[in-house]
Amino acid sequence: MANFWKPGTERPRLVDDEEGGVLFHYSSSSAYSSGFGYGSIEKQRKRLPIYKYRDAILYLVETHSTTIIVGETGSGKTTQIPQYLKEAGWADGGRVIACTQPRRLAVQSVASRVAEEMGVKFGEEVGYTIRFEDITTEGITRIKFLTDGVLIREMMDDPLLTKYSVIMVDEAHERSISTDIILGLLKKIQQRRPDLHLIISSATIEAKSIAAFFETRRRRPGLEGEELGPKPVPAILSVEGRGFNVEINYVEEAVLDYLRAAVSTVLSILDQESIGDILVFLTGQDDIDATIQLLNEEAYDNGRKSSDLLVLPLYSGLSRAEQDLVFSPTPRGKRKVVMSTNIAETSLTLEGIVYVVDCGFSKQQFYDPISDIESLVVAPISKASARQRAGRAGRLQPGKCYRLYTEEYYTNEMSAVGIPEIQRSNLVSCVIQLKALGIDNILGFDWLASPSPEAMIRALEVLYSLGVLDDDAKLTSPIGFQVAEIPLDPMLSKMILASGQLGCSEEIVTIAAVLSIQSIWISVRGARKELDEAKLRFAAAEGDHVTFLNVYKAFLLSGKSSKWCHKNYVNYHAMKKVIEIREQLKRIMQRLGIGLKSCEWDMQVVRKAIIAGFFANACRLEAYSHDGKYKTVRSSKDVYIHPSSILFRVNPKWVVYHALVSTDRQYMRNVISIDPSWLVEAAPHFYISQAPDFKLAR
DNA sequence: GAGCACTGC
Repeated sequence: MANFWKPGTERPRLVDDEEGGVLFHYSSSSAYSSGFGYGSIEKQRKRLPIYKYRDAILYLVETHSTTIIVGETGSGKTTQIPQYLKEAGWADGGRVIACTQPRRLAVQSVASRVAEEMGVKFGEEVGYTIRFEDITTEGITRIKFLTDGVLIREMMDDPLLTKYSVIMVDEAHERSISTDIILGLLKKIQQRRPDLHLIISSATIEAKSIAAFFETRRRRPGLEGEELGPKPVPAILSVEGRGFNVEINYVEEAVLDYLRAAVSTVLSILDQESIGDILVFLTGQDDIDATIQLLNEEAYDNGRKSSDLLVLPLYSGLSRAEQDLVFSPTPRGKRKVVMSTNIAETSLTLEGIVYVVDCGFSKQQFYDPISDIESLVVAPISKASARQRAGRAGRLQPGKCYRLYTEEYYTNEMSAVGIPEIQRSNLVSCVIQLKALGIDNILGFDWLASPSPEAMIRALEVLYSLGVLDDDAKLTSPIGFQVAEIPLDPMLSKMILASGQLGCSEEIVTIAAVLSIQSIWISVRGARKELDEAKLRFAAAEGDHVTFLNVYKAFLLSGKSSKWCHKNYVNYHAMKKVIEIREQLKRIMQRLGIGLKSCEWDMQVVRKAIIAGFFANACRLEAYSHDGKYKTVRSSKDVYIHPSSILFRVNPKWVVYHALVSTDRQYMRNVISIDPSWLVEAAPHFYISQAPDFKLAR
């Protein structure tokens, strides 16, 4: 059993004052009893009257172009601030207050809470916009919640966001690509619109760097000493959260096997503490399955009846019903132990968790622009993540967090924040969005964190080869603008454009919708064989893309039946999403003048349309290969067909893949067989310039 | 013979 000790409690620390900035610290402790909004403001620098929280935020928004608000979960910032702004008249005269969130679910729940608190009808004064759902009323809605991605799309039509008076960007510390793009663009917009006020909500740890980013130090026009407009130096307001205290425990010595350490920690919590559910953070499905098995064995060996424990896995690959199990109340006499991936860190909130066990790792995506490979690797989490995980224990009552790493490691070695997503990703979508927004000099864009030049150059190359950018790296017309308009990966968008000309857009739009979601299959751990058999019922010789068409067709024939899905190992929720995306794409295609036409199962044109977007992903089977080894045409890398593919072990001579997944090998996911002559037909420029010695087997 | 998590007119 790992030994733990308590070095004291972990409290949020105050951010240091930025030079020339204003920093308030608001303690909401007295607000617990008297309802939210009354407390004391501790003035750090300038002498100012004591404000209530409401007045403080309004004062700062009034006097500063940018206000950074630091507050933990439960501080009420997300729901209260928009209401304060509304009361103070920021939504008068047809103006709108916008609040972004990085997740759809958060947008919906925050919006409904605010509408309820204000006692207004949802969708009128208070509304939200997320993909597929616009619950707002033009001219009526004054407070609008939206996802960061939707705000970027809105900027494409209205680059200065003229209808908004205040924009609040929530969860900025999570540093999603969309949030980073938005922050860069908002800084630019501020120069043109001094009347636009920003509120950026962040975890303490990121507040300083975000404030520094927005600090322009630009001298305002006007006479000496004359105050014109709000101060360009950001203010930082710190609000204490209402979460309960979480006692942090560290292991005394580094653990070698965090799965075993997790199991023994869980067992000792069960022994020492009589009530409260336990949440264990692990890296992935494999870890979770192994740990659950280990825990059940050890618990049995310790004389604990298996009926005492309710051990549940939690990860995104589970079906909705399986995920819902963790939300059901723990039966009397049982102890609930949830083994989860990062999904429980931000996306799902479990009430009733009193103990958190944190292994200190998570799976993270990294992108290597040189090899153009995205890979998922187990990597140490950041301090910010560790605090977020610990916070999951203190939602209902004081809790405890057991960290399976030493305090020395946490203090001295763990990095403060994670690497922003933009520095770990393929930038193709990001670059085309910026181009569509009129940002031509991508390398010179004012980033909160710059992506690597290699990644940007790679993205520009890909877009150029797709015919989306011209020699001057400007969007081509009409292709470039059309691709930017379609909310998909540019390769998928290009495929859709080609399908219009090839007369198979009905089929291709279905394929595009399926490829843009995770998976249409249910992953049942013990039923691999059954899933494979189910897949075979829809198998198409051409490959996975055509197989998807078969599934979609059969799903429609079943009357979009959930029962049919269940019987065929098809994920019903995924299929409903496919239909939604398909409908959205059809609307956009109509607007772009792409006719909807079916090729009546002529799968040759379908494959040609796919190649129009994915010609760069062509691979050839190695001659005399015994293990199904392929070489990519572009860079002669060794790749294999993924075992989930319908063409696994079929190994056609030439294939085009949708994406590579990198584990011990490079696997091609979603593969179709092709005739190599189609490659040159679809992209002569690419194959001539990229591989002059490329010989076709005609 | 294998899958962190989100997201988008």
